[in-house]
Amino acid sequence: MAPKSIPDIVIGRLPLYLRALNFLTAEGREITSSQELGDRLGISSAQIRKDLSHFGEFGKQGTGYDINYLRQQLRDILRVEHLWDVVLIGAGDLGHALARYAGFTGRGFNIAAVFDNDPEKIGQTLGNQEIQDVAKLGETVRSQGIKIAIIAVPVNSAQDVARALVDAGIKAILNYAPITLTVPSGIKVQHIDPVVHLQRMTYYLSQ
Amino acid sequence: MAPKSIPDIVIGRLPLYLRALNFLTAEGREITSSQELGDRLGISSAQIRKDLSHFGEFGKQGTGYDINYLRQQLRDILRVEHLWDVVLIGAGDLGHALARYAGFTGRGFNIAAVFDNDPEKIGQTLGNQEIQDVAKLGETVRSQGIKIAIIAVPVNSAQDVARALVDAGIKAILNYAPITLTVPSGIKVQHIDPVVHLQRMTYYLSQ
DNA sequence: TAGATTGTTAATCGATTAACAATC
DNA sequence: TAGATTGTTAATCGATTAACAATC
Repeated sequence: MAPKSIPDIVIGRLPLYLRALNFLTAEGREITSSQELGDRLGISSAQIRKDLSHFGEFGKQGTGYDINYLRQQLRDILRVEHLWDVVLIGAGDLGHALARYAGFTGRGFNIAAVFDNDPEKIGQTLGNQEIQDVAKLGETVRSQGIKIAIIAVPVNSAQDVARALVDAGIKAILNYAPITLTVPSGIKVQHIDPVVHLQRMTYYLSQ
Repeated sequence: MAPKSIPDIVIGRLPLYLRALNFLTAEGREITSSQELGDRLGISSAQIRKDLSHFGEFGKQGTGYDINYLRQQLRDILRVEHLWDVVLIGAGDLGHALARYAGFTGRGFNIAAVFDNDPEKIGQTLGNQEIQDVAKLGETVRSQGIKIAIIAVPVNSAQDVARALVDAGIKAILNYAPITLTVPSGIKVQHIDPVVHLQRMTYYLSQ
């Protein structure tokens, strides 16, 4: 049998499972069930069991899942057991918020460098990084072997930045600019656009 | 025939179509095709035509779509033809970035009020709003008939804020706190958690 | 043991795609 | 007209769910 590839949509849910397990741990819980996880996430228990079954058997019949063990397994599967270095491009308001966000480290990511093209900003300190000239982006990414980038620049330069990132060897981009980026196949992109999310809800609002 | 309900997944793509059309307009274009839109978005042309066909016939055989007309139609469908007032809860780094973000207005949304629970922040100006005491949240939401909220508070108070919002009559929540919110059925929620998005990509990274 | 919950199968459900008649 | 592209149908593909044997 060929090694069946896992559907993207399954991978997409694993971080939610992991996040929920972190919560349960914070609440002092040690055991959970697919039913409980599903209730918390608004997902059927069957789907959770099916998703997990792509990767192995992590539970015990009659008991459920050991939370710490399943967390560990999910971190392994998602490769967030060690910290990934991430470059952040754009030191505007959003870049500020991201650079200072305390929630990355505990979940697998470290902002390793921050770039901007504004001479006023270059050299200033943001989070625990000195803002660098975006012209040095390729050099830094290459020399440190960084694979992940966050784009927080204005929409009109986002595609150019994406091109530069891919040239430098970046393999995954989290894009906050409100534009669908075009990248070569094999490069992963995730988009965050608050307006898109808001517009996905207004359709359902009666007034 | 019963009025067939439109799949959520179709609604979810419409804002992307609208955003791409805005781009084409900015480029001075007047006509496009499902093929061109699909190429830009990484979606098949058949899917775009199928999605649009749920709502009517917006194109012309042999020619394609009038960009302005289709934009207008999509704005109508998504109900973003007029501005929606939105309340923002949380005036931290992220709240700052959101309150000062210039990209809302042109796409259907207006930050109408900002709340925080920090006495130091209450009364200060953010964007073009004075930060209000979160205790007055319900009053403001009710008196202004606001239906949409953005949560940008720390994770440990997000669920409480969500409850207060729902009590006040909010029908749609964009949640930036890294937790799956539990809300009554009929309330729409969209989640944005950068770490979840990053973890959806690391699975595919070889190293 | 009795009760509970997993992992998995098969059935159902829904979404995407290919193809083409219609027509601009 | 000839060429192009829509809107739509039917086929394909994939994801979700229900159900239950296995078993802790």
